[in-house]
Amino acid sequence: MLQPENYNLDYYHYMATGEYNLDFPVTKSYSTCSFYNPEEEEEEDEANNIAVSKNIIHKEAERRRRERINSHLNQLRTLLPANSKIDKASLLAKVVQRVRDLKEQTSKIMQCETNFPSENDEITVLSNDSSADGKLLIKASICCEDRFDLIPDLIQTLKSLRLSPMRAEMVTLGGRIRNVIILAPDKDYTNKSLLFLRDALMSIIQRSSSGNDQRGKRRRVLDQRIAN
Amino acid sequence: MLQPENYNLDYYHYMATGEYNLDFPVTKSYSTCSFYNPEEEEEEDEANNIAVSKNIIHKEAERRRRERINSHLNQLRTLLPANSKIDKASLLAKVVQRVRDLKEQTSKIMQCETNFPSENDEITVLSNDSSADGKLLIKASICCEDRFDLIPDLIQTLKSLRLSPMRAEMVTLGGRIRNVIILAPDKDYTNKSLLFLRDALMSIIQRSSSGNDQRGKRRRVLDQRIAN
DNA sequence: GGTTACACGTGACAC
DNA sequence: TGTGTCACGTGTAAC
Repeated sequence: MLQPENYNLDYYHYMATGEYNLDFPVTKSYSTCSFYNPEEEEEEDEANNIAVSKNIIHKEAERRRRERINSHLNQLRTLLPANSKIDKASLLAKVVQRVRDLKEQTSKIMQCETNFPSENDEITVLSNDSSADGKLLIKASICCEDRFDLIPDLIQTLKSLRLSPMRAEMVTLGGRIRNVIILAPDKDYTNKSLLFLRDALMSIIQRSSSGNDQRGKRRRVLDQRIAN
Repeated sequence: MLQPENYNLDYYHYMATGEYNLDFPVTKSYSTCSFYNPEEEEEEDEANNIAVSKNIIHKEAERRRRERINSHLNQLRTLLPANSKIDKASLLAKVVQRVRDLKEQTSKIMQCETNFPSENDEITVLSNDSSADGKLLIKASICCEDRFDLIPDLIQTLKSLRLSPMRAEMVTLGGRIRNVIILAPDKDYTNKSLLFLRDALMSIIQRSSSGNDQRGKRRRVLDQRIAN
């Protein structure tokens, strides 16, 4: 019979070793304070055994759960910059911050996706209103299948139209390319130049689409732009 | 005096309300099983009060700790794709995987850093040996301060040298630019063409370095390349 | 019923 | 000393 005096000793031993050979948990210990009743001992022991074995199962399940959680926590510890000995809450706070930072970084990259070449061939040609500052600029964008001689083709086309590229952005992805070019026209610029440019770019696209055998020879490269 | 019979009731009430108005924890409950001793009651109550207040402090500290941890856990839940109702272990497993993925993605981006423009002006000019397949190509690389008319300048320079760009990669970062251009020379190519090209590129760099007033006008853009 | 996950109070340990 | 963190066993609810 468990005596109140040795409770602590037994409890400590129980806590230290994990052995469950006495009538814990507390609910059972309380029943030891009631009067001794011989004819109830057997069924009581039976109930004890059931309860004890249940508690063992429960206890070990909970231990496994703790181990699972702590295992992941330790994995997170190794993923963070070397301060491996911080408490759980601070660790999780750092993880939250890290995931937020990485997500922001990723979204920053992804927001440039509008400049990635799309699946559809596209041409945009637009010019600013030169009446304001008198400096006319044309922004031309072409998105099409890539081919190894597309850039020289494009340059030759622009030269024949007397359009000087002031700035160019090239993004190639998955065998397709998007070029955005800022052009400065010569003095003999007319309103029809935009239409000529548009037609010329369309013919470039057609040359890319028809020459399927030359497609995809260029190394697939992803050019991403991140605004500072 | 706490009776064994109402232990569960009281305990449940205690668990449900968090009120700590009876002599819990278990160690104290055990002492209620010992013989009643009037002259010890006062100091025992004193000890009880101290122990109870200590336990209250301890209990609430632990509660705050749990709340802190669970708060961060819930923050992590909101950061993951909408499955907000998963258990802690699975949540942490997903977080581990997510951090790993994002780290890998970041390192993938960072490994392209060798193509970022460096702090120092650089020129490399090299050609393949055309004796193998008879097709001569020149790879020219220039890294310098960026300026808004550098691309037209470069194109004009290459045109005057009768070098046709077959392919170009442009990376601009922090006001500096690196251009890598694959060039196809005309028939009248001589061994001196490489030296001419090198000198021409150097003069371009000097024009960029001297014209400090025009520096940095171009929007700072980071073009990153990720090989598939 | 069995299993699973969770919150809780508690003893132990560290600083 | 206390103040904070941890692992543990347990009661409870959901499925």
